[in-house]
Amino acid sequence: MELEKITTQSKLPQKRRFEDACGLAHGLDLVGERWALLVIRELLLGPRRFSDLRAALPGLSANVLTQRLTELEERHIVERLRLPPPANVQVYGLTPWGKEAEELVLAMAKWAYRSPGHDRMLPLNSTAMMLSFKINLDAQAAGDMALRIGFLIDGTPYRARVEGGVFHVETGEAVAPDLAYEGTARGLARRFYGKAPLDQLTESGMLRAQGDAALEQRFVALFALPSRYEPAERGSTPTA
Amino acid sequence: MELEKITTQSKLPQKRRFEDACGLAHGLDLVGERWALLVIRELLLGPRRFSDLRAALPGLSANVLTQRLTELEERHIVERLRLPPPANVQVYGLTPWGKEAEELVLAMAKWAYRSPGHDRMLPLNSTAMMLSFKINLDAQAAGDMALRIGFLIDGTPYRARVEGGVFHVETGEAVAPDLAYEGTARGLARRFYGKAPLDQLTESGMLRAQGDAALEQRFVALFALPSRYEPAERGSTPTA
DNA sequence: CTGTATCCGTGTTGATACTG
DNA sequence: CAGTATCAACACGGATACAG
Repeated sequence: MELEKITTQSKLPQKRRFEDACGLAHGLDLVGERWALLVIRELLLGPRRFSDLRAALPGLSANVLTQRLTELEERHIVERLRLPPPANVQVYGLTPWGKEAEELVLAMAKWAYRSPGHDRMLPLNSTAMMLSFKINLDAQAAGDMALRIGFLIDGTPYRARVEGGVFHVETGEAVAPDLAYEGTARGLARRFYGKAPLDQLTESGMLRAQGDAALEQRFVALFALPSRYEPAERGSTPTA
Repeated sequence: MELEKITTQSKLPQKRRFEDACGLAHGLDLVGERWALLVIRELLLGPRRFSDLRAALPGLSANVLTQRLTELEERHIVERLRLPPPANVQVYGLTPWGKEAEELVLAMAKWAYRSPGHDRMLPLNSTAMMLSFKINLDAQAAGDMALRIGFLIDGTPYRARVEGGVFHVETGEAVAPDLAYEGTARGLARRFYGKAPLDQLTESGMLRAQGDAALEQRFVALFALPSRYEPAERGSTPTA
């Protein structure tokens, strides 16, 4: 016997939601879909084009990206912008509130860095690397140090500064920086988190730097990955 | 007999991962699955039993809960504990590192509270309500106020304190609290975020309070929901 | 060149029923 | 109470075709 399509549904397919006033549940309704937070991450440092996003997120297919961008736009997290001529291209950027998601993104990344299962030597893209500086700057060590840094990573320019123990960064050319780096995200990771000597990285073509060498060393010393969580041995000794 | 079980699967189905050293991507590998963060939220205030979790998260089915708990345990976020006799039941709790996910959970909730689409009057469970106090306490207003508060919400006891501009809370009975509340999560929401008069809520059976009435009022005044983000008008909105 | 829509194989998620 | 088994529905990712 055939069953007829029961269309009790009102109209919209009514996306699956957590029906809950809890902020967390609503947050998951907003950005809980696969890839959503990674798309937001890619936009945190400045607007990007569709194809930039695809290139930055291999594994994310075009149709899914379209869907995520549409959803994020409907939710007022992302907005579609058209750059004025002569560029005249469409880009996606974060709304002011969308930018506030940075805290959330950094909090998750910071937490996950301590995961026992985190493989720190996987490939990394330039946005992820730049954001990692925000997380891993040692504010104590930075003290009142203030400097401007330019980066050209995998072809993308970033201007950054350290000020008041905080690392700021956005896409764009730096003007008269104190230090300038050029190379790959992986090269940066080796330098800042692996503490590899700069000349070794330069030899292998991964990273070049301009500026005072002593300053560069002091700058590198400001960053360190958080310690990893060591799970206790499971000895069936639970605390009451 | 119809079709035989084809077991072509090699061994581990190799869970879909974001192959990326980015902390965020790894975080999403850890807790990006649907319901994972909500399970963690439910454990933030203390260990819970399987059936407590099911009751707290209507809509989450048993098999999915089992799967999430197993994954979270493998990832050293959750641990399975057996309470000593006479209780002698199994409970799930967060590991020390798992507890550190609180920052992430609160960051997401805090951000989402400002969503234009957030319906603040949806049902709320007691954990979500208690955590909201952490987010929405006005540290300025609290100043150096210090007090202990007991709650009995939908049958679950919580002990809380305000100290140094921070709200602390965990499951358990409070000893000699300055204030004590008893009622529903919704009643608390009405009192603290809707600023409904206490006696009105008491009449309707949603919330009772014990302690100095003036103190209670001062306490309530410490909390407020963040302002909502107002999207700018779009000149030409393609999709309404 | 920059996206967008559609089809399709596959894996993930969710609801019900059931077992220790 | 604490989960497993089964199956249906959906989301994802890839390919491809299409529109501005």
